[in-house]
Parts: sequence; structure tokens; C-alpha cells
Amino acid sequence: MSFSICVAQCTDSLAATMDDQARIMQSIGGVSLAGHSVQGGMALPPPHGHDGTDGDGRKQDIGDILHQIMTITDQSLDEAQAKKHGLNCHRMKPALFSVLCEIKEKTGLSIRGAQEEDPPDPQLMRLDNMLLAEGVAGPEKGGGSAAAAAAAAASGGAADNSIEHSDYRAKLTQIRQIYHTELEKYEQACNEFTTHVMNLLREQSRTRPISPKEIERMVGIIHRKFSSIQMQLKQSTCEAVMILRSRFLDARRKRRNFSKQATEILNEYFYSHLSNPYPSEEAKEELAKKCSITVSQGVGSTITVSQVSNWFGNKRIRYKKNIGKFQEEANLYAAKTAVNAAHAAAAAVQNSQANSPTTPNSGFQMKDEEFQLDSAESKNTLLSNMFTGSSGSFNLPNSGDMFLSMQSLNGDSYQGAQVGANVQSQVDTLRHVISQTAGYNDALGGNAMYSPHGLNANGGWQDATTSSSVISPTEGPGSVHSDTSN
DNA sequence: ATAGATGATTGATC
DNA sequence: GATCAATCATCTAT
Repeated sequence: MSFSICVAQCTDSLAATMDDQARIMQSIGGVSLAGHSVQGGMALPPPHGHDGTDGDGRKQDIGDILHQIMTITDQSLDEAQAKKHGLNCHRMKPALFSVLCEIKEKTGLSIRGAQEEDPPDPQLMRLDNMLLAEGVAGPEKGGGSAAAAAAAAASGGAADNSIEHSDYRAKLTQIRQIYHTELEKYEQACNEFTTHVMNLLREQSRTRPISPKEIERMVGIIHRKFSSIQMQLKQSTCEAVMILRSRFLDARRKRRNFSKQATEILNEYFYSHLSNPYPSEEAKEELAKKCSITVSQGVGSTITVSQVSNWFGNKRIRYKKNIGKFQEEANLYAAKTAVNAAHAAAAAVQNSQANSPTTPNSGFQMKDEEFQLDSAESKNTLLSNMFTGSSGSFNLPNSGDMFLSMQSLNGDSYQGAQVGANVQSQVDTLRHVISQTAGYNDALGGNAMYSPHGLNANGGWQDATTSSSVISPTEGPGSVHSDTSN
């Protein structure tokens, strides 16, 4: 919508109004006026130099004046001024003026439109209300954010999706700015045009009868015209907001796969807590934070706590439904956590060596050639040894809940690798090394195998407190799983 | 184009 | 309120 359209429309309106008057004037100048002096019994002043019987001469004179009035718009400004002056000084002008007055009175033009008081348009009110509610109209800052919050709330999701949130707000602000700029333009144009028309009418009121009330009426017409254009502006603004909003909501509805890193983090947690894959609220927050960091580097979106909950909900169900399908994945993450544990072990070894030079044999014995952990190659060999026995067909006995939890060494309660029973010996060996390293010989007891911490006979996971206390001896019941933190 | 994977939603249940 | 289970809608690999 442009200013030119607006002006064109206003001009149309004005032109229409002028047309009306022109038609009337033409009819005055033609037939009706000729008979008017007779019909109305009005005594026109006798034309100068003519006697009162010369009707044709009078008609001619008045016709001339009218013609000049009608053609005044076709002339240049100077010409028009000169003509106007000429008209005002014309000898027949007072006569014409009074005739026009009387005709006007008769035709009731002056009161026409007085009843055109426009009632408050319900549609306009709706638009105004909506713009106000959306924060496009009304107070500056609060409106926008309130609307965004309302939109977020309306979507049913948590209001913690800050990316789309701010995106939405930015777009809304843009719309708001455009709206206000346009509105201001229209108002300015309206005022200019009104002033112009008023001046014009005041000017014309010397030639033809125009009462202040009529000027007011004309102003009203112009304002109505402009406000109808404003309504179009409001309407299109509302549409833009609706589109933005629907896009915003759709975007939230739309499913986007998490990044690989985020999925890995979640999977790591899931498989390392397979006996009780119910992260606490804090753990969920930790995971969300962790995932967000990795995801934001990739995709550029965040993962919320509720998304973490969704993920675990879906994972639990799908794992339970088809344990066999997830065995490979379980192996993978068990290996992964084992690698982490080995890394931690190596680090601890180095630490212990560095920190206790006087007692080299008090902790982990690096002499054991089989468990040299200080080179990447050795670690890989160790781990491949660990899992070659299973050769990808890692069996989870019964419901697949035979797991081993390893304790890390560096003081963090690392919730360790959970591997199958058929790699028990290797894991036991590793565990031995690790526990020796950290001086945690007693931490897990003599035998690594314990069961079951996973699915029970009913297909549900066992009580959270029982299993977590077993899995994480260093953690008190109900404590936050610190392995999600750094 | 399709099947399978996956994140989100919904209603029921505890 | 958290979770389960079913389902929807979309993404992704083929």
C-alpha cells in the first residue's frame, strides 16, 4: 500500500464530491437556473446596461461565470489567481452567490451527510485489538515481548526456546516499525491533504456558498477515506503477524533431528544408566546444557529440558520394545564409556605417578605390560580385546540387563561402562587395573557382576533409588548424577 | 518414492 | 507431574 494510492483514493472521494457539486452547478447554469428566477420568484439584480427583460443576456453572463469557475482548475496558478480575482469582482457574482445559496438550501445539500455519523467499525476494532494484543500497536517494548511470550505459551511448549523466541520478536519488531512508519506517513498525508482541501474550500467559499459545517464534513470525508486506507494497512499488518506467528509455531512443531553430538551425549547417558535411565531434573538440565553446547556449534538450535525428557521417554520405550535392535548401539556406547574410563585411568596413573614420586608402588603398577595405558595404541588394543569376543553380537542375557558399572578414578563418580557378561573377564581385568589405580579396590566389591539393574519381569525398570545406589556407590540416593557435568 | 528413524504430541495411568 | 504407550509428522538414507 503506498501513499500514492492513498492520495488517489482521497482525490477520488474529493473528486466525486466535487463532481456532485459540479453537476448541480451545471444544472444550475443550464435549465434550472434559467427557470429559477421565475420559479423561485427571486429578483436577480438587473444586469448592467440591460433591461430586466433580457433573459438571454443574463443567462449568457452567468454561463460565462460558471464556465470560468469550472475551468479554473485547468489553468496555471497565476492565471487562476487572476481569474479568481476577476470572478470575485464580477458584477454578477453576488447574484450568482445568492442563487447558489438558495438552491443549496432548497436541495438540502447542506444537511446531507449530517446523519453520516460513522458508527465504530467492528472490524476496525477487531484489528485494533489484535494489533494491540500482538504488540504491534500500543506501548513500545513490553507489548512485543508479552506477545512473544503469549505466542510461546500458546504453543504449549516451555518458554525456554530462546532462539525462535528472539527471532519471533525481531520479526515482530520489524513489522511494528513498518506499521508505524506507514501509519505516520498516512497521518501526515491526511493532514496535508485536509489542510489543502480546507484552504481550497475556504477560498471557494468566497465564490460559492460553503459553510464551515460543510468544510467540516469534507474533512470528515477525507478522514474516513484515509482511515479506510489505514484499515487496509492494519489488516495487512495483522495478516503479516498471523503469518509470522503461524510460521513461528510451525517451526516449533516441526521436528528437527538432534545433532550427532547431542544424540551421542544422550545415548552415553542412557547406556551408562541403563539400569535406571531416568535422569533427575538436574541431570536433564545438565544434559540439555551439554547438548546445547555441542548442538549450537552445529545446527544452531538449543535442546531444552523437555526435549531431553522426550528423548529419554522415546528411548526407554523404543529400547524396551526392541532390545535386540539396540544391542549393537549398547555395545558401542559401552565401548565408548570404557574408552573414557581408560582415559581417566591413564590420567589418574600419570597423576598418581607425578604426585607420589616417593611411593611408586603404592598405587597403580604400570609395569604390567598387559595394561600399558599410556599410549593410544595400547588403549585401543585393550578395548578391541575387550570386545572381540562378542564380535558385534553383544548378548544381553534375558532382558539384556547384565551390566557392569565401572568406577572412574579421578574422584568423579564416573558411571562406567556397562558391558555384557561375555566380556566379563576382560572388563574384570580392566576394572582391576582401574580400581588399583585409584585405590578403589573395595569400591565395587570383589566381583564385578551384579544384576539386574535394568528391566524387570514386568518390562519396567527397577526402582530408581535401588539401582542408582548400586551403580554409583559414591553417590548418595537421590543425588545428582555428576557424570553429566564437567 | 519409500521405509525406517526419530522428535513431538496426546491421552491414560500412577 | 512424570511416565508410558500409541500415534503423528517429519527427516533421512536408500
